[in-house]
Amino acid sequence: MPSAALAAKPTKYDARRDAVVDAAAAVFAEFGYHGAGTGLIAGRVGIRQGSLYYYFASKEEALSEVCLRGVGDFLTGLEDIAQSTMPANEKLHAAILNHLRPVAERPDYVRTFITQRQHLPDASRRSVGRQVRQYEKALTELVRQGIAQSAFRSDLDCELMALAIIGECNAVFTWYGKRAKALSIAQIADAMATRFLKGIAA
Amino acid sequence: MPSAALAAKPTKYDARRDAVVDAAAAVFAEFGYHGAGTGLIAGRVGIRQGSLYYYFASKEEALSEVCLRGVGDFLTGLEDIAQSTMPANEKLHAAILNHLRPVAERPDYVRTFITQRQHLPDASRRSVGRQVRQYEKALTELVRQGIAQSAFRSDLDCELMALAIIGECNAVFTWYGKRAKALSIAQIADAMATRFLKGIAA
Amino acid sequence: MPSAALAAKPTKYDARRDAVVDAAAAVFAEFGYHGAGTGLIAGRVGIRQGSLYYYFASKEEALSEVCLRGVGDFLTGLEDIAQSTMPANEKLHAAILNHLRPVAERPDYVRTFITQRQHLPDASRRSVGRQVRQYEKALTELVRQGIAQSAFRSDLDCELMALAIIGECNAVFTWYGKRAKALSIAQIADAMATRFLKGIAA
Amino acid sequence: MPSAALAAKPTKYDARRDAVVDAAAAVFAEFGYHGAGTGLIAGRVGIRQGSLYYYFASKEEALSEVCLRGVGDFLTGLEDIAQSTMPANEKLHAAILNHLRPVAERPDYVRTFITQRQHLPDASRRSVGRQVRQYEKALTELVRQGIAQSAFRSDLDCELMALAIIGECNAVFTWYGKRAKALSIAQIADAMATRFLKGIAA
DNA sequence: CATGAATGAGGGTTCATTCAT
DNA sequence: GATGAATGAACCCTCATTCAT
Repeated sequence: MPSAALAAKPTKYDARRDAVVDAAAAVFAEFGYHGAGTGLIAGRVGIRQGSLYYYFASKEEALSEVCLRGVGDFLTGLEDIAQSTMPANEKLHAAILNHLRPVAERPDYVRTFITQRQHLPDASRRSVGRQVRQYEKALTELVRQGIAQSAFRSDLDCELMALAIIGECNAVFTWYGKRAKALSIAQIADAMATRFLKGIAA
Repeated sequence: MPSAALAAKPTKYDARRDAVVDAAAAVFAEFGYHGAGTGLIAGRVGIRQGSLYYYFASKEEALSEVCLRGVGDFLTGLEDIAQSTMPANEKLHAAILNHLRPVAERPDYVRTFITQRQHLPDASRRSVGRQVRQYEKALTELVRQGIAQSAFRSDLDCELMALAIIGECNAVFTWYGKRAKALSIAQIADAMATRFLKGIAA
Repeated sequence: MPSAALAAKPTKYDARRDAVVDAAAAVFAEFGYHGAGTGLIAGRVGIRQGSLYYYFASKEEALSEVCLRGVGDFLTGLEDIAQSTMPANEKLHAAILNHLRPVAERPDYVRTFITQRQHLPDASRRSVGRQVRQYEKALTELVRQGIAQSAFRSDLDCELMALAIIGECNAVFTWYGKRAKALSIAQIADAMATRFLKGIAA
Repeated sequence: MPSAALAAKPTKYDARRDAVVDAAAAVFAEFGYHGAGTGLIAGRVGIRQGSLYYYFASKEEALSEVCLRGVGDFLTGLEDIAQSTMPANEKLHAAILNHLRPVAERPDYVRTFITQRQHLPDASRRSVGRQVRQYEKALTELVRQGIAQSAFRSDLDCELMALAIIGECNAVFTWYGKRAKALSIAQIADAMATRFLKGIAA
C-alpha cells in the first residue's frame, strides 16, 4: 500500500523547524538580514544560538528558505488567473487580490522576500530573480490582453502598468497593520482595483 | 527668504565631505546599512578606514546625514504645492513629479532613506518618522481638498490614496534605470498622474 | 603460553567496537586528531554522532585506544628478538622487519600513533612516551651488542643508529602504498637491512 | 638610479609581521594546525586575537606562508649540488647537509611544513606537493648518477634510496634538540653520509 | 588630514558531549 | 544500542572605532 507509506511520511520535527523559520522570517523582516543576529532568532524559539544549526546549515540558507516561502505561490496564482476565462477587468482584480492576500497570511515572509532578497547567495538570488521577472512578465501580459480585448486603453505602457501594480501592492506590506485604520485586505484590493480599472478603462 | 537660510549653512570643507557622504549613500543603498562596511565606503573615496572619522563621528551619524539629505525637500516641495493656487488636478500631478524628481538626482540618498531609515538611532529615527507622517498627512490633505472641490470622487479613502501614491512612487526607485526601457522621470510622472486622475475623477 | 593471554582478554561486543576503533584510526590518520570530527567517525560506521559514546567515554579516549593498538607489540617483538640467539646481523634484519610489518597490517593505527600521540591526554601521553623511549633503548642496546660482538663498527653512535633506523622505518608509513612501485614490506625490509648492515659492518 | 629604488623598498612593518609568522610556525609545530588557536599565536606576539588579521587574511593563509618558508630553498640547494662538479660521494654528503641545515635555523617552519602541509588549502597543497615530488625526483636522479658513475652499487633501487635519505633526515627534526646528546648538525650529517656511502658503495 | 596599527566586542559557526525517548 | 535534539564552550573572523605618528 504505497499510499500508506506516503501517509506515514513522518512530518517529524517539522513543527519545530517551522517555528524556527517563522522566527527567522520575523527577525529578518524587523531588523534586516545583516541586522539580525542568530542569537535573536534562536531566542524567539527558545533555543540557544548553536542549536539553530541543527535546522539550518547557515544563516544564508535560512534567508533562502524564508524567501522561497515568501515568493510562495505568487506566480502560480497569477498564472491560474491568466489562464482562466474571466474578463480582463476581473482578472486584474483577481491579480491584485492574489498579490495582497499573503500580506495577511505570512507578512514576515513576504516582507523579507521583498526587502532582503538582495542579500541571498548568488545562486538563490538569481533563481529568485528569475521568478520575479517571470511574474512581472505575466502581469504585463495580462495587461496587454486587456488592451487587445479593448477592455483597457490602448495607449498604456503595459510594463509600466505592471510595475505600478506591483509597487503599490508591495507598499501595502509597509504599512498594513499599522496605518489606514482597520481595512481588510479585501477592502484594500477592492479600492485599488476599482481605481486602477477606472484609470485605465478604454 | 530661503536663500538666506541656505547661505547661512556653514559649508567649510564641503567638497571632500560631500564625496564621503556620496560614497556612504551609494554603499548603504547597495548593501544596506548593516551590510555596508566602513572600509568599503572609505575605499570608494580613496582613503583608509580610519580617516572616515574626520568626517563622521560614527557610522550611525553617516546614516543620519544620508537620510537627512534623502528626505531632503520632499516635504517643503509638497507644502509649496499645497499652498499654491493650482487646481487639484495639477496639484496632484505636481506632487507626483515632486516625489519622483529626486530619483534621477540623488537616487542613492533616497533609496537609503526609504529602505534603511529603520536602522537610524532612536532620536533620528523618530525625527525622520515625524517628517514622513507629516508628508503623508499633507498628501492626504491634498486629496481631501480635491474632493472638497469636487475634482475627485467623494467615496475615496484619502489616506489610502496618499499611501498608494507614495508607494507607487517609491517603487520607481526600485527599478528606475534598470527596467521599463528608457523612460524619463517626467514621462513616468505624466503616465502616473494621468492614470491616477482618471481613476479618481469625480 | 601467549595464546592463553590472548584468550583471556575479554572480547565481549568486540565486533562492532572494533569497527568503531578502525574508523577512528582511519579518520585520525587522515585528518589528524583535531581535524577529525566525531561525526565523520560515526558516519564511517554508519551510526550517529551521539551513538559513539556507547563505545567511548570521549574522543580523547578513542585516541588513546587507537594509539595503544598502534604501539601494539612493537616493543615485545623487539625484546623477543633481542633475547633470541640470532647473530647480530640477523637481529637487525629482524628488528627492521618487526618495525615495518605493521605498516601493511594496521597502517592507520601506527600512522595515528606516530603523528598524533602528542595530542593524548597527559597520562596516556607519558605512558606511551615511556614505551617509546624503552623501544629506543632496546634498539640502541641491540646495536651496542653488535659492536660488542665485533659485528658492527666500533665508532658508531649507538643511539644515533637506533634513531636512524626508527626514522627511516617510520618514514615508510608516509609513502607506502603510494610510491616506490609495488614493493612488498619484506622487500623493503631486505633492502634496508642490507644497506644498513653494509654501512655499519665492522 | 633603480638600485636606489630597490634599496628603498620599504621593509616596513615586516619586522612585526615576521614575528607573527614566527609565532604561527612555533604554535603550529607544537600543537598542529587544528590544535593551534589563533589566540595562542596572538598571545605569543603580544597582540590580541583579532589583530592577527591585520597580517593575515586567514589562519589557512598563515599556514601557507609558514609552509612556504618551510619548504624554503631545499630544492634550489639540491639542484645547485646536482649541477656542481663534485664527485657523487661528495654530492650525497652535501645533499644530506643541505637537507639537515634548516633543522637548526628554522626548525618550526620545517617541522610545520613536514607534518602539517596536509591541512593546506587545496591550491597551496598541490603546489607544495609538486615541489616535494620534484625534490624527490632530483634526489633520485642524484643517486642514479652515482650508479652511472660506478660510485654506487648498481643493484640499488634509486627511488627507495631517495625516500630513505629523506625519511631519515626528516626524522632528525623529530628529536633534534631533545635527544642524542648534543650533536651538531654537521656531525649528524657526517655520520649519516658516512654510513649511507658505505652502505651503497659499489 | 591621513595613516598604520591595534583593539574589543560581537558575529556566525563548529563540535564534543549529554540525555530523554 | 541507537537516535533526535539540544547544549555551551570554543572557534575563526569581521568590523566600527581609536590613536600615536
